[in-house]
Amino acid sequence: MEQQFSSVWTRERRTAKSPTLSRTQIVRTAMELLDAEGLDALSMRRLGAKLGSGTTSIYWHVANKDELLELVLDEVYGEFDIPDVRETTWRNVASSFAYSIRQALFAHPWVISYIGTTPAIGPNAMRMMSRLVATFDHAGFRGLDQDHAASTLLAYVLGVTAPEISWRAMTAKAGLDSNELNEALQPVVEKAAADYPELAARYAEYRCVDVDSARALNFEFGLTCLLDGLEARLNRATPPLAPRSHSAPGADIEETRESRR
Amino acid sequence: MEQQFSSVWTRERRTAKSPTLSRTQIVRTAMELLDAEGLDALSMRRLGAKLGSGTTSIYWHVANKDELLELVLDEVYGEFDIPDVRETTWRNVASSFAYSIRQALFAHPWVISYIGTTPAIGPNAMRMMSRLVATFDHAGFRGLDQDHAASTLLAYVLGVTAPEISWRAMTAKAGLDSNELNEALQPVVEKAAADYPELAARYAEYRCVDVDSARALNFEFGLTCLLDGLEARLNRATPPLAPRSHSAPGADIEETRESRR
DNA sequence: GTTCGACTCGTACAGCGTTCGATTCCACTC
DNA sequence: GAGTGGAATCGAACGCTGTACGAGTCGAAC
Repeated sequence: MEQQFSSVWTRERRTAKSPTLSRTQIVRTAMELLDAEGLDALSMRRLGAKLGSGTTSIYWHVANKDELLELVLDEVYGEFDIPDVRETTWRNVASSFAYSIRQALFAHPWVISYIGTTPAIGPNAMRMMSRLVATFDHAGFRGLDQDHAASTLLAYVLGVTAPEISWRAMTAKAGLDSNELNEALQPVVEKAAADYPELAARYAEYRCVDVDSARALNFEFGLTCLLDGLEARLNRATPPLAPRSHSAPGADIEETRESRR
Repeated sequence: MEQQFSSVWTRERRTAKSPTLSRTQIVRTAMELLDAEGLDALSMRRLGAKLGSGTTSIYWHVANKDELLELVLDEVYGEFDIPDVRETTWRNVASSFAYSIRQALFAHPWVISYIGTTPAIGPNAMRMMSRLVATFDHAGFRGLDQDHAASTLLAYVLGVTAPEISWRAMTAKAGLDSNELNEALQPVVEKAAADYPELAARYAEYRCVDVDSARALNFEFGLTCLLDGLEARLNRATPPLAPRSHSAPGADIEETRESRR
């Protein structure tokens, strides 16, 4: 019953002497392949070929493909820049963090399919989480609310970026730019929205604007709403408040676990 | 250059005489397989076997596996319930919509990997979008802001539900309930958070609460923030504003949702 | 009775992740 | 130098995948 959970991070890695093939090299090459040609392009055979090594040699350094992807994913987490909250406002930190994620996801579009469904316990992910939680601590959130704020921000950014990425994938595949594709797709969405005239009208508006700026605006819109909402909760929930020690949790936890033995 | 984009919804379906195998039957069976055993379990061979037909017979009714998934996905969109905004406040509609999505995703965990990256132009998706946009229109949003509000809400709900689903998948695989798994995973996260004591402290708090209720609280937290933020923007951006066509919105009808809490 | 389209399906192909066992290579002891 | 043992590489093979292709079946129209 113990330890069904397995992850690259729960096993210790094999020796790091100086083999002709190294884990870091494998991860880097896999990343190149993924960035250049997407998730489907990464096969162990192709990776081996690109490494100039035998396909199955990879399995000495990495248990299986899933673990390899965990490793590459954590590299991407490493690209999520989050400034030090002591140097600006928490809103600035959160906002710039959000934009940094967006940018990293654009650089590595394939992650969007993995990131939400893979537990983030690699070193870079932990570093990021730590700084994010610290940001909301500095902002004035207490207890689990720090976690809630962090996961809310992450959820929004990941959720809103996903369609952007699939849009970019479509433009790339069609060999058109955003506005051209938008124009080309007009009959499709028109037909789809045939039964909903007010929806069709809404879509028609997009013909008059630059699609990419509209998407950027969309991102900013939701981000602002979210931060506004967080700020409102901060002001509402926080009475002047005596400084709390981190070592006294449970204080504001209403619901204690009932199934506790 | 024209029409590289292809989707089930852009081709018209083949005749619907009364064949021994029908598209609806295929979609329904695929859904059963997906719900019961997840994305990996759906292979054309297994589907054919479950249908009691030849594997490749499916390809007469459906162009390929991707199109089949588009069809099943739209079925799930059909389960996203969104009440009529004329019967409550837009906040109630948005909130109950969010919870409905969450519930549907729990029933069909596999969609979370598809939904963000597949264009939503099926009939059920369009119907949902239409009602959602109408909701925000009724709330007072104008122009593209209606779209922005809709996509922001969707982004948050999908983004925040994804980790919940992967958590549920882990519990299912381990054969434990949430709290047991949380306990069992404690050494793992402790080790992962070793370098970040304040993060470890945060995680330790989760040992004192029921994990599932904590997640529910997390969902509600972010949802409230988001709706607060949307409302704030509404109040800010809207000058007194001449009475609009959708007048007399029973805004005072406070409907309590039973599925919540 | 013939023809024709709708529909079914067996076969085959190229590719996948991964297991297994043989093989090579190198740092070390004797 | 010879010998040894673990680290690392890798070729072959297994069972799976999606689907292209073409042959086959069936029922209705002429």
